[in-house]
Amino acid sequence: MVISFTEENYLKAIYTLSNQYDWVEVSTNQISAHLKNKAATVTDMLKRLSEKKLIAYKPYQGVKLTDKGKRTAITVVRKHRLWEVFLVDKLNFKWDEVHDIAEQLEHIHSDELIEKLDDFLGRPKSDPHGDPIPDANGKFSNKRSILLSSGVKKGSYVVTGVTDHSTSYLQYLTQLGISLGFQLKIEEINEYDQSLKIKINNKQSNFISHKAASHLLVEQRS
Amino acid sequence: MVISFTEENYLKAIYTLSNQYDWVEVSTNQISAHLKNKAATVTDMLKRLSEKKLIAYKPYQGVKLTDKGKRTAITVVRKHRLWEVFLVDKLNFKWDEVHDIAEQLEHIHSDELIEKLDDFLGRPKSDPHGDPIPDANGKFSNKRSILLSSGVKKGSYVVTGVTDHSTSYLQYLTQLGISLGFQLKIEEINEYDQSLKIKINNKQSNFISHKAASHLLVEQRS
DNA sequence: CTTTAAATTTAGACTAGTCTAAAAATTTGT
DNA sequence: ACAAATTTTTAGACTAGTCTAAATTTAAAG
Ligand SMILES: [Mn+2]
Ligand SMILES: [Mn+2]
Ligand SMILES: [Mn+2]
Ligand SMILES: [Mn+2]
Repeated sequence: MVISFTEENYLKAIYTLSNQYDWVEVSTNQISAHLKNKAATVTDMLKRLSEKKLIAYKPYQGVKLTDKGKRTAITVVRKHRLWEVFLVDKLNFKWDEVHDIAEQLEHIHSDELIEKLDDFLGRPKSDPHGDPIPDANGKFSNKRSILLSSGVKKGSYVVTGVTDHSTSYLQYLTQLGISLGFQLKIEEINEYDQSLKIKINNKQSNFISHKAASHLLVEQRS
Repeated sequence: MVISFTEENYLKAIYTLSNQYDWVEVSTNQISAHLKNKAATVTDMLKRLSEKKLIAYKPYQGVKLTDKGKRTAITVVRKHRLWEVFLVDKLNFKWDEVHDIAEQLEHIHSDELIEKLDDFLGRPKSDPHGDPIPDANGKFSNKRSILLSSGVKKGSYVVTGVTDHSTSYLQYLTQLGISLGFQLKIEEINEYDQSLKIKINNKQSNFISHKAASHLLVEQRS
């Protein structure tokens, strides 16, 4: 069965939203907002995806991916993230420059290609934003990171990922001197606005707002 | 101006045919045969490309690319050939396996990407089939190769390219032991059917038909 | 120079993917 | 429990790209 570029994007959107909201049904409006399409357009597509057994769709009740749909979505995610690694590691793009190009590359159809690319890149476990890369069978190696915003104590952490992939956020982090794998030592927690004072890799200290911290994934160290 | 995937394929087809037939106008039927679309479909597209000033189109009189159309076509060709180099040199694909994947990759839109890819590959001058790769300005370094079929004499030649990119032809050459850059010594020319007996890289000798020879580009050596 | 054949275009129809406006169903608030 | 607000679906329309069948134009043959 042939799955179009557009259909792949819907499946990926449903997967991402579903993942975000604890695997409950995803609503038409959520998909509509995510893809910046009108709700009526989404309904049309849901009917087609349902026809193809890629989603389970009950009118007015939201949708869930079928196993087939989930497999397809994970493959697209896998391709997206592997291409991002290629762009950063091999072509020297910055981490804030690769998302849009990967949005195109993720739709290239060739199993051979993606496996050879994976080999060439040394079978990376995560992409330039710290997101895990599923293996050829769709399995993720689950990593237990927490958000820098939620209930952290003073102490040492290491940056493992971001949950906002926007250019502006990534550039802001770069400007602050924060990259993946860097050590962050929380020196102060401001009760009033939840902002943090952090020392970055034992060098400069910077303030970071609650909002900015809420998109930064870290693991405790110490 | 945004140029679609489909439009890019038409421009590339017109470029290729135009190139083949000495830069005279290309006919609707030629494009139709090349793209395996119906003539009526081609006519529709020619009107749209003409509207966008990518081709000069006079009904019933065939088409030529405008400068803008030619630049676009050459960019697509450049991308196709660079991606083929990537697939063969970096991902270890065989030369007969890369064309279809490159047909997809050639439509990825990003100037940054193609320049960085070119750098990464070491600014190659030709693709895995010996076809020249235009530079970022669309300039080809012109190479003067001849077909192994046309009026060759006994003597030494080196393989510089092929004019048939089909998997079956490329696999046939591989089976014969012929690759790009290999030396071919013509030992016999059979007057009757124009077939040749050639020694390959000073190793085995093989017979090659006129038809097979007529798609093999070579340069004289000696 | 006419007739016939071939090439090309036009007309009309279809699918995928999108939209707006209106109708229907569900959820929320009192 | 019922009215109002919100969400979702339906209806109808549009574009890009494709097709078949018919009409038109150009080229070839006698
Ligand atoms: Mn991304
Ligand atoms: Mn990413
Ligand atoms: Mn090719
Ligand atoms: Mn090639």
